Amino acid sequence: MDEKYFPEKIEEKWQRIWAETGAFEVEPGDDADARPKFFCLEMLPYPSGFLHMGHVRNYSIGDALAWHKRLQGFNVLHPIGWDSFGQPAEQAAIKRGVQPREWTEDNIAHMRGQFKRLGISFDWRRETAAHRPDYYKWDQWFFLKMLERGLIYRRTSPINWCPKEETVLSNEQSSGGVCWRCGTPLEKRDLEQWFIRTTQYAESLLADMSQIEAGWPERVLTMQRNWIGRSEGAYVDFQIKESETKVRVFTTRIDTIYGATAIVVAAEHPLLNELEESPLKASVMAFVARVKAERASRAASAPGEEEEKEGVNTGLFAVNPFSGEQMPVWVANYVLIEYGAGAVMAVPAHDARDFEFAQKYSLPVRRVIERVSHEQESIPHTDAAGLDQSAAMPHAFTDYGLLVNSAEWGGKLSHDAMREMAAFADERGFGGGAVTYRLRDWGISRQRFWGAPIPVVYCDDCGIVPVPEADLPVLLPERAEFAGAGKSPLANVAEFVNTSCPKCGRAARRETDTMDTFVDSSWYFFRYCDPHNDAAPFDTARVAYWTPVDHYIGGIEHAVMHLLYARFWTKMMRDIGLVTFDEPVRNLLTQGMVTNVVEGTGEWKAMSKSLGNGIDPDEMIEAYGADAVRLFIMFAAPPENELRWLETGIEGAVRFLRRVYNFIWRWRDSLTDAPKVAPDAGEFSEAARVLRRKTHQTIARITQDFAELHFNTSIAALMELMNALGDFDVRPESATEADKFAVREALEALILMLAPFTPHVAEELWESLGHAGGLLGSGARWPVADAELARKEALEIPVQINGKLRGRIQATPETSEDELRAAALADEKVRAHMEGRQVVKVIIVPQRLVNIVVR
RNA sequence: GCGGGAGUGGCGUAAAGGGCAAACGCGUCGGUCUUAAAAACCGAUCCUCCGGGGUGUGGGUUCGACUCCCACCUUCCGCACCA
Repeated sequence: MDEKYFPEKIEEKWQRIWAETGAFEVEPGDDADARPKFFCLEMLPYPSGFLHMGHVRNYSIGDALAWHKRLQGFNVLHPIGWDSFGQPAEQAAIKRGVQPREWTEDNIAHMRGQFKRLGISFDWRRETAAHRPDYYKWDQWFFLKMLERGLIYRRTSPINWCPKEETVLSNEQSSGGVCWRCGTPLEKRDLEQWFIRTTQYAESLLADMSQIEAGWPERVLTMQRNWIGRSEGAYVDFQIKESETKVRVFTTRIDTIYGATAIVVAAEHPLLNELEESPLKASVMAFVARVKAERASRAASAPGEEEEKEGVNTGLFAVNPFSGEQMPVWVANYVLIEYGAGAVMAVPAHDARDFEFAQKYSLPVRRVIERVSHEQESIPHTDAAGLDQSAAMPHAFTDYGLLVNSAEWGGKLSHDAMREMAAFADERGFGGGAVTYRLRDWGISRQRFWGAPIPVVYCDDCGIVPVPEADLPVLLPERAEFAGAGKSPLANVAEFVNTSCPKCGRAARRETDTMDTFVDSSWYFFRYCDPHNDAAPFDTARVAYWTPVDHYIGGIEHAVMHLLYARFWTKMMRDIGLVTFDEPVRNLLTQGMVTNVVEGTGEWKAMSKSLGNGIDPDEMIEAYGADAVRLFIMFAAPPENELRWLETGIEGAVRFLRRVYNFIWRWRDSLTDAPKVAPDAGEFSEAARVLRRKTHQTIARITQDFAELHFNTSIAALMELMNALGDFDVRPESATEADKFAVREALEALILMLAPFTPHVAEELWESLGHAGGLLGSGARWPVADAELARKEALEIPVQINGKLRGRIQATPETSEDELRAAALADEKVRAHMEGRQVVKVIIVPQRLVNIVVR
């Protein structure tokens, strides 16, 4: 130990020791190992080349938890890996001619160094990287398993296309009509794609949320719930007049079906192909073409903004199977082919969108639901005319209520009618109750090079042939040309494309699309449990030991995409017998952004290159040390809040660490012979008792704070303990045995509770107090509070008059209520305020306060 | 529009079984040390007409409300023509 705190020296020293001793390397405990396991996971980074402050925050939080659990005696798995497939590597290849593999490996090497300089306690032997064949082999293996089970299929469908990245995106990645990565407005294209049948798990993705409700943030659960978008309703088939064809619609309001005055289908609806040649058909086709063109360039309408509803009459008529009534069939831009049945019954009186549409095109508005009033028990009168009351309805009435103008259903309540009418439709064979989801199947084809090749072969004779498991991995070629547009660069690599059919042996072509990188990140944490297995994605026993993940920490931006896919993957793995539980993650923490002032505007925005408000973690580590940077980040705000970067804040962190260091330097020699066992209570001076009380109160408080992830208040409590040590007015040279014991006790607790935030300096200080082998090697344990020692001896009880603070009285925890009352009423200040008033009653809250009510 | 959060000093924040509002830190001001400065240390720091008043606004419940109830305002986030 040096006389002064030199973070650089201490940090290098302990990073070296940790690496040499394998301090954070763990194996599953055997039967004799009584320690419980703890899987501490942070979302794996994309190897962009540089850690940013958001990373520093993410991994500082995880590391604090990992250290805390280790010190509490858990067997802690804390791994790291790289989400190393993806666009930026390919962009670098296009822009700078460097191959994605080299670029990625260089970036990983650099970032690994940064992680080590930060001193994050990873088990580095378990490092994985998606772009390495020993990893993506298992992506391909899972693909084949799902293909076998019908969980993967191929179809042509309109998809979201990012013109900048020249690839397809999944629904989750197209939120708001822009690319999740680059923000470019998306186009719609028709392409043949591979899909994972995530919708098959829609119900259990929703239902199993009850298992994780306690450990996941409300807003993440809400976002997932909304994304899955379960909606209960009914299908109804409308016969097309003078045709064999039926049009199926989905509705959540079958109770309003007597109010339907049109059928409206999406522009892509197959019915439109059946139109007879006519002037009407020409106008429908022109309309459809226009709608498709508008959707192809979403830039035309700002994403998120509703387009004006437009449509044209097809000239067809459909028959309402309930009433036998005919109504025109329209095509309109506000009906989506992807949702429900791609067609709706328009009920202008009871749906805001249909109302708007009906107003514009003068469709009849027929009211069939009345408000239920409490006074009015009888059924409201039915309007015999019924039709076209649009003048009477300024807007749609969308509430539930009482059915009117609905033949024999009139007089029923909406909820009863919905159930009974769906059953009726089912009986008669023209519909029935149904549940639909907003969730779409997961399109995983990407027309890009830098991803896991999809392991199928196209044979002219045999069709689509899966690559046999024994032939995995399908290796990505070393090099490719990246200039292509609209086609995977793999298509230009002849050695890759040309192969032989695994079935018939004749010449065949490989699939040239690669998998969405979210496939890689859907199961990586299972691979951490057994990262070098070359016979299976992992050994099920090892995974059974470590998983589910006990705590997962990452950004809110993955609330839907990654976390939904990972949940799906777990259920799929459960169904093929690889795991035995439903949910992969017990507790989730979504950390807030790290922001900094944008020069010129004074606004706090997330650090980013384009805004020029980024702070380089390396520079901060160099200037203040990794410990201080981490301490500040954990102290400045609760983990889920935005964190505003303040350099003066780090200076404060350094100041605190220096105070701790200097204090220990001064006391170190005197403490070597401090008693190991607590002297008798009588030996301690008043000051030493106060210090011990603070020590034990702090332990209790911080232990509680850690359980609730209140790291910022933990650090505040550590600072208070340090302040108490500073106030301990005894010099080391004149300290009694009992004083030394009290100081040593306080310091050891301080060091141990500092370790999760500032592990390097904690190690150094721990060693300076005579412990060999490092914090973990010396068997150090998280301190335990002694409730008796933490108990307050003297209390200052506030006295209120009518709820206003008027005085204070001295008491102990044992002072009786009568004594408190007497002391309060006798207090001089209190009496001054009571002059001329009459005491109505006295409220006494033991150990807290006295309130005198006067009149 | 639907859904989920959040409003406390100059700033980050603390106080959830209703009971002393502002712990801890940043900043600012003053002091000690120094030829000077930095660092370090010590002290002050919600407002106040010194009666009091203060937790976005207005009501309510209570002996007592940052905390509970009602209405509203502001703000952040997610989804958004989902039938």
